[in-house]
Amino acid sequence: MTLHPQEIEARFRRQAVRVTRQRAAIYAALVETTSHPTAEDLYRMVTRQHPTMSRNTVYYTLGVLRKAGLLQEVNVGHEVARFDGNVTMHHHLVCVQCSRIEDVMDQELDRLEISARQARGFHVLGHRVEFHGYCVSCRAGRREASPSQG
Amino acid sequence: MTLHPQEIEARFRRQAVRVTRQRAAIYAALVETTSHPTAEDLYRMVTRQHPTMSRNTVYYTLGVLRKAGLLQEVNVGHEVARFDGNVTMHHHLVCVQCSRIEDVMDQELDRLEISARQARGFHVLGHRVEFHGYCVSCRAGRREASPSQG
DNA sequence: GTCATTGCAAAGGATTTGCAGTTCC
DNA sequence: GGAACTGCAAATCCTTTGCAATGAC
Repeated sequence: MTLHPQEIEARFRRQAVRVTRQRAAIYAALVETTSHPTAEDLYRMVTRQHPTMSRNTVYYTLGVLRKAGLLQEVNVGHEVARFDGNVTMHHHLVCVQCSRIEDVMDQELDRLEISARQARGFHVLGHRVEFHGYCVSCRAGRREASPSQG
Repeated sequence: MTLHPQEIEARFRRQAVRVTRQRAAIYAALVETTSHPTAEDLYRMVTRQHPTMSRNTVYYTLGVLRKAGLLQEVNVGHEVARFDGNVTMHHHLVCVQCSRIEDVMDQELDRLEISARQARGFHVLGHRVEFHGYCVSCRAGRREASPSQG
């Protein structure tokens, strides 16, 4: 998807994100690909047009855009590997604030399937459902918090 | 869940994993918790009983046990952050070999819910289904590969 | 006995932080 | 004008690697 500079600017302003050339370039690169790039990928893509841009700007901008809801991380909670001794199929509740993870056993969820057309040629081995939200403790801490928290 | 040393040893032998005190301790610690610990968490847990154990052993052992199918990583593909400019609800196909990620749009999957009982008090904001498997290119490369690949 | 495993130290890669100069609002 | 952003460098954190000593089979 190609995006007009005006459209990018409009989206930024709607989320009260300051508009700079660098940010627009990073966001444009991200929206124009379906490859789910890493920060480093984006750095490489964007420095073609903006050779002086630093990695710091890329990382900082990605953080700003994420908080503004203009992009998602595909692998939520990717920061550290988390291990599970339960190797049977099950699913997870993940706290977006404290990264607490709880197990969900549910045979309905185990049975989910994907149509051949949707599978895009993947040989699917399994799947997992991840529910994102606030755990009990983090809800408690948010009782009085402002409604728009990221 | 508490596990007898004999049971641990049996599981290891079944998967042709060499039995050492360190491995048994790491595996026991993992199976006996539901907290989905990090490598560092496990290191801390295990060094209480085995003060000389190094982080290397923990990381190496976790790799061995993962390949043997004795544990799972919760956050598959956690190594690097991956970004997505598509902030509408959608799901992913993830290649376990090359980490390629493709989008899956499917309203059935969007509608999944979790019962209050299962939600464990979480305030659920959303969810995502991740299908794991081999993408087209990686399937091609595996045609002649041995059936037991990790 | 042999090869995998362990422990220690150092390296590597991803991300964050500190800070001075610059830019947007 | 002032706060937020940018670029550069250094630091930090997680994880991997190199290597000699040790231990499992």
